[in-house]
Amino acid sequence: MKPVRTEIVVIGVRERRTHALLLRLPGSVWALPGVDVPAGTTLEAAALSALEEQTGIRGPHLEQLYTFDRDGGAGVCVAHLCLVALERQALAPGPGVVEVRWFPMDDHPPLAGDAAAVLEYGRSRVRAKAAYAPIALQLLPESFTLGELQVVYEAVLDHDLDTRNFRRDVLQAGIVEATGASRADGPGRPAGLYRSGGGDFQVLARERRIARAIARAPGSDALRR
Amino acid sequence: MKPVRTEIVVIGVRERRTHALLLRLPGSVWALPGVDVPAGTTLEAAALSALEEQTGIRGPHLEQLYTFDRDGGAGVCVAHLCLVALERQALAPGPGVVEVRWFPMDDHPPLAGDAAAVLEYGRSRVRAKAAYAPIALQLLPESFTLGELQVVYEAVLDHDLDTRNFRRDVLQAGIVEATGASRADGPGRPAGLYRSGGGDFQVLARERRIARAIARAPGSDALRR
DNA sequence: TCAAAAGTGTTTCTCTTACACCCATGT
DNA sequence: ACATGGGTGTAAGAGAAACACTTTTGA
Repeated sequence: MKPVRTEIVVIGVRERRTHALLLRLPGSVWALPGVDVPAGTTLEAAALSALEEQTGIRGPHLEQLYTFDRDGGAGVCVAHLCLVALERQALAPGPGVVEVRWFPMDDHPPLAGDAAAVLEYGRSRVRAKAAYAPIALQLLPESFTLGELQVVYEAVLDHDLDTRNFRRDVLQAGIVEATGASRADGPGRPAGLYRSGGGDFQVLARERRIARAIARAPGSDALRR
Repeated sequence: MKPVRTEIVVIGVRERRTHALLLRLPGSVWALPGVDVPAGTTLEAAALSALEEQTGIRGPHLEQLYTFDRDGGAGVCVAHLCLVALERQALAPGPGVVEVRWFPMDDHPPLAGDAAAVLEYGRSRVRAKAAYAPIALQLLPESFTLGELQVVYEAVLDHDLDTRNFRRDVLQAGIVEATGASRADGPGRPAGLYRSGGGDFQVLARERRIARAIARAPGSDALRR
């Protein structure tokens, strides 16, 4: 018998950079959202309810990341990954939570325990998944421009992509489809709006160019042991 | 507080097929090696010692696979993956273990609980890793022929590879290096022996052909949620 | 009229694939 | 001598990468 904890790495993109959601408890340094999992509760259920109570984020898709030993085997912590459309999330610090904030992934305050390692693991996973799963769609609201989609990829991969190649690829793959509407905010030609197209991402060999970007990206070794 | 268990999917290759190591306890059906992890013991340490005690396999490299809920959240089970050079492993059923045996991965007896799902998860992971990590080297003894290496890949990927392309790729990548020695067993020209070359596997884009084979392979969706 | 973002095709080159025969040994 | 596995190169096609200008709007 051991204490089983779960923590959640919540990732979003803002201003061309990936951000992580952190929270501060009274008298404590910054930490990841998380909770001890009671017996009789599943890991995912515990993670979802902790996330909602502590940060106000409801019903996202969670993916299990890794299970870490804590305190030399005294307990374990099951880390989860959660991708959200940052701009659309209203944050609501729960009872006992002093503050909830987004921090740029590589410019965050000191974290409690091994949380920094957990965070980095989450970032590596997102990068690796970008090659074969349409993760960027989880990081954007329901409708978005192709420019926004590209920015999300560039932030996640930390690598610039060629606009023409990118547009051709995502359209040919059927990853996105035009809604017909368009949006003008600020100067510049209004951009067409798109939504998830349900196209099979991995069918398109073209996206291997993103796999290459990943291979070149820093920190990609973490998942490749 | 919950019971934390660990189980190990041990995989090897024999006769051109992937095999898994299973064991039988008295009055029980076949199951994966595993143990309840005592407080104060790390997951990996518990898994390693259970593996040695129950099957006689010592000191292999373990990789964490996934953490499963057990009995609706009553406990958790942290699955590990272990790749071994099957032919070189002497099996020694530990105290209380009736039998330890290798079974072809897709022709195994009924298993206790969710072990079949855990096993399948392990197989998917091996396949996925084959694209970017030299896993085949773990599945072979220290020195081996290129023919043996190719057979291992074909078994793992469940897909035939072109001999000339395969040899060119692994040699160019520096994955293996010739020992200079050669080996003649049975009829046929003696094969040169190779050892791990420490070459950076992922540097070589060529190995994408294996990534494709994976994409075509059955069951590859499991890891792509 | 200018600044700012959106949108659009083609060419070159590299990588992938497919493919067939001779070599060295054991029986 | 024959059966068995080891070992070798090339050519054609597909995919990836690099590349610059026109369009439409707000200020």
